[in-house]
Amino acid sequence: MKGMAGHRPSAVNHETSLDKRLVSWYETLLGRFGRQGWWPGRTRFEIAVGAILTQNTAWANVEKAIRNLRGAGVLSFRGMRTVSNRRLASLIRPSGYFNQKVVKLRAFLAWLGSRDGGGSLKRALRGPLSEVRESLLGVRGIGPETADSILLYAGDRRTFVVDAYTRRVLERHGLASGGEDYEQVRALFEDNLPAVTRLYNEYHALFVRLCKEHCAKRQPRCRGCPLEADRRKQK
DNA sequence: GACCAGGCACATC
DNA sequence: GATGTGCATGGT
Repeated sequence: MKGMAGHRPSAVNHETSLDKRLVSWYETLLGRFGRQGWWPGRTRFEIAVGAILTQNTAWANVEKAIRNLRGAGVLSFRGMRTVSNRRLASLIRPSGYFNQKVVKLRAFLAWLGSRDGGGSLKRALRGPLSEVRESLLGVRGIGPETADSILLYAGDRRTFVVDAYTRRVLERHGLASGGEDYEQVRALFEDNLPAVTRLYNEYHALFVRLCKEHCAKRQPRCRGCPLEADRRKQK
């Protein structure tokens, strides 16, 4: 995919091709922050639960909910199926939208139980990627970002995660205008990066790290952003 | 007290 | 198809 900003001419006149630039970003971020080893979760199931709980929610609040679930012994497929909705809601309360998220977790559990593997996420996420992805997207409460997070981080499947951080970095560095839909942004990365799962995994994690340290939403620009320095260096 | 945080589903036009 | 709204807690 060439034209990300597509309909609109990009704010940046690329002196380097997109694929080279994206790889350069990666090398810069990796050099600056090192390997992130994502996702922050002990098990595949915990990763998937975290992906649902973090929807429009600060991660620190998700951590509290995860701790509650673990403490109650229900941070597993079997455990979570035995707990009541009321109890589940109280446990995940710190992550916000708890009534909605109970419904979403239930739908996810039902999906997991319907797949081959007896509740094993590793097995549930096997098979042709596009088919598994579509199947996940059919679950109530699982949209593209959540599906891709689960696929990549809980299933080691090669799909690029597009989230608020991904978009923020692209927009601030002139590779997106803000009008692109999810699939367009995903294609930007998947069409211009080597097809390596490990790379997709680290790349998105590095974007999150970058934004948390340099690209606060309140700030109009990223302060001390390593990617800015990298761009100046290229000229 | 306003704003923000690793979305998503649904109603309405 | 685009746009608006509800969902909710906790930190800054």
